[in-house]
Amino acid sequence: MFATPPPDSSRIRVALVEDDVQFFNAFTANIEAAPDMALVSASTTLAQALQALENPPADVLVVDLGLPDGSGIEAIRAAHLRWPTCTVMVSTTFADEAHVISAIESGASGYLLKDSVPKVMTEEIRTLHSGGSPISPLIARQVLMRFRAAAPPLVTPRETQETATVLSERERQTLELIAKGFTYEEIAGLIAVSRYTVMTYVRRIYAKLEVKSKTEAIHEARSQGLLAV
Amino acid sequence: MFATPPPDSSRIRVALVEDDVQFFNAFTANIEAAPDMALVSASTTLAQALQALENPPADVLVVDLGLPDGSGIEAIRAAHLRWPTCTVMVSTTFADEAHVISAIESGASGYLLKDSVPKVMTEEIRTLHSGGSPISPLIARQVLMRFRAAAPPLVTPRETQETATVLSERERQTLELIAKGFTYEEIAGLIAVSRYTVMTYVRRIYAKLEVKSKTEAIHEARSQGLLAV
DNA sequence: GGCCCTGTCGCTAGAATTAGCGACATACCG
DNA sequence: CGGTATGTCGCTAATTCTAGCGACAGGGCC
Repeated sequence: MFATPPPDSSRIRVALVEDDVQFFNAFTANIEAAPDMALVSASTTLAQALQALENPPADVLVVDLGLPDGSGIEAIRAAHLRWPTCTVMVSTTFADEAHVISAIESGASGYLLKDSVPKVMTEEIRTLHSGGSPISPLIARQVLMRFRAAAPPLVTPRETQETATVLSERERQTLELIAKGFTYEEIAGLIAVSRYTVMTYVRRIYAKLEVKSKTEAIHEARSQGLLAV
Repeated sequence: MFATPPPDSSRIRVALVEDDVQFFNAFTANIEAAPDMALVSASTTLAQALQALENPPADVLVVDLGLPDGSGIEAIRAAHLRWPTCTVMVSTTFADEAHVISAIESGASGYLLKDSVPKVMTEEIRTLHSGGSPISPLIARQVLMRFRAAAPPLVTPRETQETATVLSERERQTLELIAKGFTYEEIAGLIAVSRYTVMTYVRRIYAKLEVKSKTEAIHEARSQGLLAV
């Protein structure tokens, strides 16, 4: 209201680690144009970034993963140690699971693909700083898939299933080999019986699980916890 | 080309479960105005929604969690059983962890808070349908927190694994259905293509994974983390 | 002594899958 | 513009699986 907007105290302090010149320039320009932000650090290499972490902390760290001298992941990890109050936003072109997961496990709270218009980046930073997590939809999908895979129980309706289907030793053994992708012929060789015997086991497995194909059997067995892994 | 060309074959089939009248109206109006979407079902209660699941599947199910006669979570679970090819978007005012987590564990692939302008909902649906996961930042933050908490193995055994096999959208979809035990014929019906097309996808999947049978493909995909669950 | 489950082995017809060939239209990339 | 990837569709032969019949021996259980 009154003159002289407070120097920096109320601004979001942003640190940048980005090696792409174009993006770097666009980004710094945007931040500097934003009245509520202050660019307190800008690095183009991992080494510089780690150096910058010695200085007073920023509120938000925007980091590219593909740096010339290493992975931005390391910067994220280091940031968590040196700047525990800083929230991290990944800005990269890498959309593969390995990068996504390790970035998030390392502590990233936002993950934007560079196809996002850099123009809106400032808005995303505000969101991040206020407790949200801007994530590109493609990335989010991977996280969710992974999340569901990790989430174990989810008792759902199953419960108390008398359906405690019991397979005999040979049947269990056969099912396990089926789940590993072997054919009857191969399984016969592996457990040293005739292929006809394997076929018998399979018939009995199907009857017990109430299915009619290998893949259904695998699916059903898995959902009943009959298979390791 | 010929052979029963449904009038709306190229449109995204959307099903809605929403009890708030205002939102319901705004939503249906938007969908109907979208040239690339078709509203194939609209329910205002859980009972109606479950009933609707008996009909041919939609591509996207948008569901509110707070229904007068139960939780939308149940609709999500049921949808996964009856419409395995349908992706689910949650649209609700609930931002608490319990709702978020159980919705996602039940199979939701998108989660938008109703503060999002309903106007952009059609765009979010397109994103969802094309493989992305639109998630409100506040929700995403919770998922990430939870994810980090649940994911202890931070090993990051990265590198040496460019094995990051990439399947196309159709291929991934097909693989998922194979893992659920469906035959080619069934899959063809579920994703609405000819059985020959499914065979082509399968051929390509096998080539990429370097396997030669359904069960091997499932096994390989699982060990590469290409499959949820 | 019967009955049921398991382990073993067998045959065969029909269904499903796999392999080996395409083909054509987009779309994107360099 | 050519190359590659994708999505779509097609046929056929060979292989594999499934379903539908067995059969016989051994072991438990009542």
